[in-house]
Amino acid sequence: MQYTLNAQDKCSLHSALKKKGLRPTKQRSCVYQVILSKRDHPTADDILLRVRKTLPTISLATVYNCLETLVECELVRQVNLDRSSTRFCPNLNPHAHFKCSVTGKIYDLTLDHESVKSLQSVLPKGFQATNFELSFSGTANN
Amino acid sequence: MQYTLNAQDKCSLHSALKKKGLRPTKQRSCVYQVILSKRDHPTADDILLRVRKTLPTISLATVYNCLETLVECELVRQVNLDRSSTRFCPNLNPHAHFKCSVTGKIYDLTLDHESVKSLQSVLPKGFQATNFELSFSGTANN
DNA sequence: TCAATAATTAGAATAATTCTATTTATACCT
DNA sequence: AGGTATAAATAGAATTATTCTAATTATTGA
Repeated sequence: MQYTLNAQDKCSLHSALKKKGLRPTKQRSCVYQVILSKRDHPTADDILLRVRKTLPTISLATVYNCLETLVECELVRQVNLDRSSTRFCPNLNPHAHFKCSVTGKIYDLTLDHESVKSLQSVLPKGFQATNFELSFSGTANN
Repeated sequence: MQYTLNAQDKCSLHSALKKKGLRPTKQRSCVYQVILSKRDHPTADDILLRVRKTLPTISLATVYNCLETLVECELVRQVNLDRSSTRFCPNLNPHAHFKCSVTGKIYDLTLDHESVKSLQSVLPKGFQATNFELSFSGTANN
């Protein structure tokens, strides 16, 4: 498998970078492509291994830098479940996470408009949320 | 301020420990007392400093051990917001957390029965949650 | 009181992430 | 295209949070 962005993804990456005055680089493209192509919530280390198939000399620091940039550009979201390594996710729609304690697998749970509204309703007067994270752990028998 | 448990808290600590076949120690008491007396979601390091006012020679490893025990006994809950140090919280009722991005202050947001139910409703068939974490970040103008 | 075992301790080890200083790449100007 | 300013990538050191290890101390139950 080669990690090359398709035209559309390339375009959204470049325009998001430009909006922030940042430069497109092959490292950023490749990290983005890796995250898009296997939506399994990889850690920075996972991503390093996958990116190295295309860019064998990329360093872990660069992977961290690229990830930070992609998060800043709102192309990728950071997911912190328990204390383990930060994971990354290209799903930009409102969603929760579910971690199966048996398999370790992480699922995205789509949140419809209703659910998002009822989440917001737990905020008391005067609390303005710019972000939320909802995660579950338990067993998923699929 | 002296960190001494009142009779009731001491009793619940001792019975919770006994249930798990664990021994009561002054370190465990003191760590528990510290968490109960200032409900501000301290980190292990914060707790170390406070406990040392009463037990000046306690080590950080012991604080971690005690915290692990208290969490196991379900007397204290562990809170992971973003990537920073784990925080500890004696509020055992279902609640969410809100971190003010201006002041850094963390608030407990009580979840009524309705809210908990609507949270659970995002789980698809076959997903059984044993735990959830809901956290917000933004601004709280109190 | 004594032996068995659990808990505490100091310090080393580990894991994840960030920082630093140097090298390389990109973009802008001509 | 060519040269320069600046951003990004790199290797490796440093940092932070946490866990592990081996030795000492405390608690429990006979």
